[in-house]
Amino acid sequence: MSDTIKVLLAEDQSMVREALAALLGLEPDIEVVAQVARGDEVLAAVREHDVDVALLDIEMPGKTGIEAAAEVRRARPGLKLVILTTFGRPGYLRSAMESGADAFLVKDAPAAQLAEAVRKVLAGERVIDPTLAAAALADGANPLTDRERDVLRAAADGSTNAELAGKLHLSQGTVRNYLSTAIQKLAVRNRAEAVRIAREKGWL
Amino acid sequence: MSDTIKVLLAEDQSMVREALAALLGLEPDIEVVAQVARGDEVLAAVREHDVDVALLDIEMPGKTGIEAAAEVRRARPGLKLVILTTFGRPGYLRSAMESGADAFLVKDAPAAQLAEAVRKVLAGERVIDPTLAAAALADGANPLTDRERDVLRAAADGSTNAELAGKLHLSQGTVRNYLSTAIQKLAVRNRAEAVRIAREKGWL
DNA sequence: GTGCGGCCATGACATCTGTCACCCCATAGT
DNA sequence: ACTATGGGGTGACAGATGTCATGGCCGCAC
Repeated sequence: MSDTIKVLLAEDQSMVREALAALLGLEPDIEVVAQVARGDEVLAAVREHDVDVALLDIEMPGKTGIEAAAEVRRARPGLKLVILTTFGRPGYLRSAMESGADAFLVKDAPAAQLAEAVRKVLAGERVIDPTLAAAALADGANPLTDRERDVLRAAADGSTNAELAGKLHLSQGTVRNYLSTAIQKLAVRNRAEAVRIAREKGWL
Repeated sequence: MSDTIKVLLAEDQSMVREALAALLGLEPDIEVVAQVARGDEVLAAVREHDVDVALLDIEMPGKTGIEAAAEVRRARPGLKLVILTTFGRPGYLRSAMESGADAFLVKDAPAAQLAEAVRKVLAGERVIDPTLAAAALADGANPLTDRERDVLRAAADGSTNAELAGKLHLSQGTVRNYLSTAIQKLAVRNRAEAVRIAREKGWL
């Protein structure tokens, strides 16, 4: 620990990542000491650079920011974790918190909240959008079982039952049963809507 | 026209927008004179502020960056237009060019290209990713008719034929015919795949 | 003015999808 | 021992979906 806050930035879109670095660079007490573009590079980077706070995007190649957060939390329990994402999906917030994140920010929040969140988590606070927190609580937990999620995820690209059965090593009937139960749990009328709703909630 | 290049920034996610502004602010010859968060606010902003270059995101509420570009091109033909987008979809590039854009950048390009592109368009150059240009040419033009696109777009959320027929004031048979021709043109096997492919190409 | 293409529609058909009832098996909880 | 719960499966059925042939209407190009 020194006088400036050392930040790691993980975000796959270079332009956004470097722009965020420029933004944080304007803050006198914050220093971006490392940048990575992939989720699976986060752990190595926090080991190499002496980092106080890791800022993680969720959608990244290699590993999601949430998975990376869980990894870092195990390896460096003291390090603060801020999830920064495009999509304010209730399910994302839930799993981010379960993986040990200290803050959850959406990218359409004012830019000032970013530096503010970095300082707050370092002071031991948690930073969560209250509206999103309410939505996450109202939605309840993910009602889908592991297999239902697998099938739904695989069905997302428009595969037929036969293809799904092949990919997942199941019979066509089983695939249809899983999709049917998922459709009922999500209270929709077909697989396409089920995929859409599950995505929106962050359950996929 | 003065000694610094005056830039308008249109991007709906505040954090990204302000971060990009910070990034451009580091360049001594560039000045961000206006920021908007919606596509339908672009025209008013270029009228109010004396802008040299407009930087437009595509996905925005109100109006897409491409639609906004066409508007601005008509109202202020001399103003340079840079499209900045998350998705390097060939169809996007094509329609951006048709709407009169001078540059097309994807957000996962290096940040240095942003300021560079701003200077280049002002010097009369066009800036286009060569790989993406090749993909756009290889894909050819959008093969879908207006109605096929309408139906496909409406079908994207998982609506049934009956619902589509109601929304579009068509008979169910007609809806099915349009979907069928779209499916054939895109060389896929069902509506879900058709929606996915059309989205990827930027044809929706 | 004779095509051609886009738009709208119908009816018939085969296949795909979603539902339901029912089955087996394993594991975890009471 | 009993009972959920989840995973995996079957067969039957109704309804949704995709295809095809065919027709009419309109506007535009040659």
